[in-house]
Amino acid sequence: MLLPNLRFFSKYCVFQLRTYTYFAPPPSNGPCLSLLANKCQSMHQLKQVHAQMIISAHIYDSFAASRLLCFCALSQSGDLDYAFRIFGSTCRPNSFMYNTLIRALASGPHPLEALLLFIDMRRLGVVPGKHTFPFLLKACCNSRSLQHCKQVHTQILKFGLDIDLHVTNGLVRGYSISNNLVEARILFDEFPGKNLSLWTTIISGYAQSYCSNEALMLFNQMIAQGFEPNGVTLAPVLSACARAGCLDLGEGIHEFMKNKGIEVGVILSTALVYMYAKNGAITKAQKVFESMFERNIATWNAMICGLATHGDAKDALILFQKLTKEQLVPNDVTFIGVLSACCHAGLLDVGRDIFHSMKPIYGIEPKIEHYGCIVDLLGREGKLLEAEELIKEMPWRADVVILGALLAASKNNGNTKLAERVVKDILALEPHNHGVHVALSNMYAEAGQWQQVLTRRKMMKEEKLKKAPGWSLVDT
DNA sequence: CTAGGGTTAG
Repeated sequence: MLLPNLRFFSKYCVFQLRTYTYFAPPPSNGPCLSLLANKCQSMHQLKQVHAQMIISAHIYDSFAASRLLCFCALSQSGDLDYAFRIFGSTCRPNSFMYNTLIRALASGPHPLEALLLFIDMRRLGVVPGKHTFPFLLKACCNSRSLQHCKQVHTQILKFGLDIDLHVTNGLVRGYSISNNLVEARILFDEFPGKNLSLWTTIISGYAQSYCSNEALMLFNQMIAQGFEPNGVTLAPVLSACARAGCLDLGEGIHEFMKNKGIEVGVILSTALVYMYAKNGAITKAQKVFESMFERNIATWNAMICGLATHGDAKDALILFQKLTKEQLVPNDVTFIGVLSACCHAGLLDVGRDIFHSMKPIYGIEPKIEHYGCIVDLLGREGKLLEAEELIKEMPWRADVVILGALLAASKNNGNTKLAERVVKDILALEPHNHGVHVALSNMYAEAGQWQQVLTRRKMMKEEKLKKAPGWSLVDT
């Protein structure tokens, strides 16, 4: 198994110093102290119980110690370092203790440390159970690591736990979140006892990967098999409706939620706002938006981005102004919405001002997506040189999306020289991108440069031959 | 001791 970064792990290495002497706990008081550990509200109280356990030697009883561990590792007012100290002084940690710590590490800042702990567990011969793997997979999810997900999968197969529903759910989620929907789908299809959660996992996997139609097809299949969706299932389905343009289905789901009395919290309302706004039903989106008790930044973003895609740039900007007056802080997604709104309305100066205010006023470092919006905006306003300069100034290498925006701009301005440079860069990233050859060739044709058109066609043909070698009969 | 949810330019 590949080791995650050891740098962050050193302070937890105390468990390697564990002593193996076993002190039998006295018969009395043990259950009582365990109960007390369960009732702890603060670290202060927990330390008192811990002291009692040390005095009475119950700390050497892994059941009692595990009670202490639970609070330290998982509670809001707990202390993970202290949990590891208790763990380090336990002679024979059981799988429950390992599971608890793996669970805590998986949702911490360095999730892959959970895998290191798993390695330690295996080295000591502690057998992992069906509770161990969902936590390990959560660690893989949180670090978006396909490689580690695969490695955990092999361990699951080794222990024969792939028949467990929770474990499979974790695997399906792990694979779909790390962009391996094919593997996720195979696991999902082949699992016999699917429940609503497993359906929800695969549907949200597709929805989050922008495979909206696939997500909706699965939703249909789920309904056909007699499952009744709850709010958790409907959130990703609404998001798929938004992106696939299924206003009818989205409205139907809204009605269904009303009829079934499904509680509509922030998340579902946000999904509804986005679904209506993205589909052009701005009034309905606003109605849901206005009726909400609680709105967070995602809610505002859904409304702003919806307005932006629908072309209501002014309203999007007004909403952004309102947002800055609320207690909420805009995030990077907010700026993508606002900048794309400026782009659609051709508001160059406003867009440029907002872009330059991101870091100094809102403390948000512009990402490549934000540069993309500005490049697009500059390009549409004919400022090709400024757009090209901006791309060169970026701290990252330009991606296909941003170069595509520049190519479109050079096409609209009939600037073949710039287009040639851009196409060269795009082909360096995607050698099989035929679209850019076609775009450039069209530009040459418009300018009457027929010799260049022929050269392009020849290049495309050569590229096709490279992609589909002689033995292939398929004309790509 | 476990699993599933909303917002992101072209």
